Amino acid sequence: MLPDPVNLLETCRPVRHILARVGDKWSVLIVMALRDGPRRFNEIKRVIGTISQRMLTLTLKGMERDGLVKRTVFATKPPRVDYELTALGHSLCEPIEQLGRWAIANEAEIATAQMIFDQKTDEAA
Amino acid sequence: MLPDPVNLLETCRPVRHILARVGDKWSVLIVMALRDGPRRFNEIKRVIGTISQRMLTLTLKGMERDGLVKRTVFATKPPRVDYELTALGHSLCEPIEQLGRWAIANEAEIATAQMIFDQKTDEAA
DNA sequence: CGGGATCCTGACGGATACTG
DNA sequence: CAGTATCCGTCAGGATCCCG
Repeated sequence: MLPDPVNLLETCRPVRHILARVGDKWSVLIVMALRDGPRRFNEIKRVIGTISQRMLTLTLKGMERDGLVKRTVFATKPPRVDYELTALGHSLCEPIEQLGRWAIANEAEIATAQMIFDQKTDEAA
Repeated sequence: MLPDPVNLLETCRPVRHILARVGDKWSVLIVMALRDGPRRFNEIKRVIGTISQRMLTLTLKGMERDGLVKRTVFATKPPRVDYELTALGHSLCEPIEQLGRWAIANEAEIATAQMIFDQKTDEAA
């Protein structure tokens, strides 16, 4: 018997949301950058290096909205804003790192599969 | 000491690739649809329900290129094409399901965080 | 049945300039 | 320093039509 379409979509809904969050271009890098403690805005930007100011702001805001990141403003001069992972954010590290280990372990096999696939595609043309 | 930007980006490269693959709109649903064995093209389409023909073709091709899915053509009339997870594709199920369990376990907490965040945002305006 | 080709739209994301 | 505002190009992804 086939799975019910509604159930499949419904069961996967939270999974798809968190995957959309974590599967975007920058979230994982930010999580890694905040792994070892709080960091300031430009500090994160420097660590990642290639992220634009805009996307850092947007991604941090999204992660804050999802409760993964906590933002703390210090009313100093010049202003200072710290970002850190919440308990929820830290707990996300584990499944992400497991996926990371899978990715690294199978990186070569994937690359090989891609080469073979591309070669077949080429010789068909 | 801060992590080296180059190392951070380089270490995360395979992780980001597989997250981009698995974090797209449909890959996870396809993996789940193929969990219990091979399925035909329109069978997958029916199970997922809301996916367009185009995106199903594209996503399946991408997953085939990455070595996650195997495509088998039967020269019958009408033609029949089966898709199934490869060993690599099946092995991906474990980390995905772990992430899935995390997502489901923390779904409520995330929703609450979003509500609070949106409420604060609203009252600021 | 299982696609390929094409058109169209909105969302993602980079660059730049400005502000408190 | 830590953003916000704006402009703009690219591309994911839906709808539609066609073909072996």
